[in-house]
Amino acid sequence: MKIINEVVEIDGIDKEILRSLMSDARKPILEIARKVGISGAAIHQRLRKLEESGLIAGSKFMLNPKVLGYSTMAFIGIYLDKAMRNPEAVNQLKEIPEVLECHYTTGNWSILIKMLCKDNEHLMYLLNQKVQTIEGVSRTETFISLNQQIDRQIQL
Amino acid sequence: MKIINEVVEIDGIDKEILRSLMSDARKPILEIARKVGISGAAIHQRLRKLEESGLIAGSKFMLNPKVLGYSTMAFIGIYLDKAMRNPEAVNQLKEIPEVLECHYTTGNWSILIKMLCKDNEHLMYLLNQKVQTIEGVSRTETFISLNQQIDRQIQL
DNA sequence: AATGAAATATCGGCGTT
DNA sequence: AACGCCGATATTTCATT
Repeated sequence: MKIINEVVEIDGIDKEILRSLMSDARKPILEIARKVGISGAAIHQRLRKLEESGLIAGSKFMLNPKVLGYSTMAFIGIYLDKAMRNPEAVNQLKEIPEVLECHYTTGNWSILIKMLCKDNEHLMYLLNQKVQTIEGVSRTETFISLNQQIDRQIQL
Repeated sequence: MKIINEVVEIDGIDKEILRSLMSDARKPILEIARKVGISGAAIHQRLRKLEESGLIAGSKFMLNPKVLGYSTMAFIGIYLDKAMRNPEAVNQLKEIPEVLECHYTTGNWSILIKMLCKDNEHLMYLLNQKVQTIEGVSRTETFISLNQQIDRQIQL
């Protein structure tokens, strides 16, 4: 692992380790060790360095939202009427648990959010009663995801 | 844990277990057991049932893309000139590793994608040389994420 | 649905090469 | 950077309540 201009470059063994853990964060270190052909202690050492470099942001259990009844994903472009209110509007968006992402973006909108709802009725409720009531929100444009074909992380 | 209309309802202990693992997938089961006050074996049993229910989609190591030099995220709305070509266009998008999400959406576009690039130059390259060259893609609209304020999973 | 016990496997630090 | 070693923990199964 080398660090060049604050950017980390990793070798093939690091890649194998990370690829294993990116697909299954609970895979035992020793299992990875056997697969890549070095000792568990060496994997440990490499993981410690990768953590110190900041490359590893953490590990997460992923849930299947559909099983909890959340089956409608939507992207919503938000127009704010006063740029000064942006930080406060974002704070209010944080209070809506269904908002999974929030980006300041170039282009038409001030903000683009991704929202996960149970169904269209729930989406309408969140739009009208939660998002549109935030001070500064003047208008929204909604794009419902009919079907998500790709969902992945950065590839190594 | 109860299943009603194919939707899973979980109790408070399941929630505590899942919340723990959603924030750190490698947290030892026994540590969670001590925290919630039941035995490790019981946690195990619950996790097995949660897996069987399909609620647990897996676990992932998360990387910090900036440390790899990827610091520009963009959303791109894609117009396709013939609906028949959609599946093939999506296949081609899958071949672009920088495309992290791809949704069929309602609204202006046929497809909305999320793409992670090193910088603006890389974004331009991907747009002109990769995305725009896909057969059927007639036009794109790009929204660069200047700053991501929220990034989270569904909350329990 | 939870428990304790028990066998097996892993974790993670240390000193060495 | 990698290794073997090893005590402490964790995992996982099973009979029992």
